[in-house]
Amino acid sequence: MKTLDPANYDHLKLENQLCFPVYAASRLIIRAYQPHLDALGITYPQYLTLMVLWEEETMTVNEIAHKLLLNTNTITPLLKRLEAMKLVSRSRGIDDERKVMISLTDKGRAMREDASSIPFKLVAGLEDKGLTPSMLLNLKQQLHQLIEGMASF
Amino acid sequence: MKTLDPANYDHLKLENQLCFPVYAASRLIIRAYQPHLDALGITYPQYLTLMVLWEEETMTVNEIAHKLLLNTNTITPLLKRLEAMKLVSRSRGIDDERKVMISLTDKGRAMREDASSIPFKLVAGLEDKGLTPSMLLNLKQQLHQLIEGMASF
DNA sequence: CGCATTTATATCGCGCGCGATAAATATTTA
DNA sequence: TAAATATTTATCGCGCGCGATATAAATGCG
Repeated sequence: MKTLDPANYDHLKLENQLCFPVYAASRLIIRAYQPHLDALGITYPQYLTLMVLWEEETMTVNEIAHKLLLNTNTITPLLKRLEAMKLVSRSRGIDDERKVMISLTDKGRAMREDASSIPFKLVAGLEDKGLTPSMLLNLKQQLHQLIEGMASF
Repeated sequence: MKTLDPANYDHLKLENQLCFPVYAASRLIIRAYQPHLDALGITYPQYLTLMVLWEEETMTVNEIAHKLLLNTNTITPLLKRLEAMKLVSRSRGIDDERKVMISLTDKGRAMREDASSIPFKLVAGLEDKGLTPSMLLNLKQQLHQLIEGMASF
């Protein structure tokens, strides 16, 4: 029995944490997306934002932020950059002047076609590394459970 | 069978992605750590860096970056901030002048004591949300597999 | 030895991510 | 209706995270 430490700090070791693997995996996945997104000229958070809009073409800033579990002050400048790239348009709500409606432009809508092959490429890359689709599905479901539990914090 | 879309873009839906849950979970976990780390006056990446040094008191910038799967240009300024807080010290390597040795100070070493209760509090909070320790362990192991596969990209 | 190459760290610029705060509009309530 | 409150978005500052680049020290090689 090793007693190098007066107290037992094993629970503070990086390898025993859940937080670090999630954090590291997130960055590694974003890195894997990078070359594909570079080809489209967008960043990973911008890609996620477009995915939201590809499902529903017009949404408020708040609704997008809620879907992505982000604060509005994070996506406000992001949406302005997407607007500068002519991928979305911004307009004040008619019924409620406080709301800002974000809509896909034709260009933003067209980008879905270019992006549609990306997930397949990523999954194929992971399969080459020995990660089966069923394993990824399992992981996804467990993460959804974790998010469900944590989003209510 | 719904055919609202000419092509099938289901694989581009947020809920069908693995990338988004990992990304969201990472941020939610960091948010959960926030109040505990605020009490110590450090950020989440700084906390991870200290965890590495709590396991091995002196390491080079490169070794720390490698452990955290980060680039050195990310942690160089981070380490300078830790130095400004008197939590670590920086000194050039004797054998190799290019290397910068990062060492824990007494203050940095002492902070482990204050931090040691954090993981327990977090796990307890998750248990209250219905997430069992065995589920978290399972998730951690799966993430390690994913990281193993992706780190070689 | 002299010079090219590699390695280790640092610098710079940009886009998040978020706490704190502000400003404008809408809603509630006295 | 007038004032207080709430909602929605925007602004600001700071710390990452990383690609591109720079600088200095070490290594390799003719």
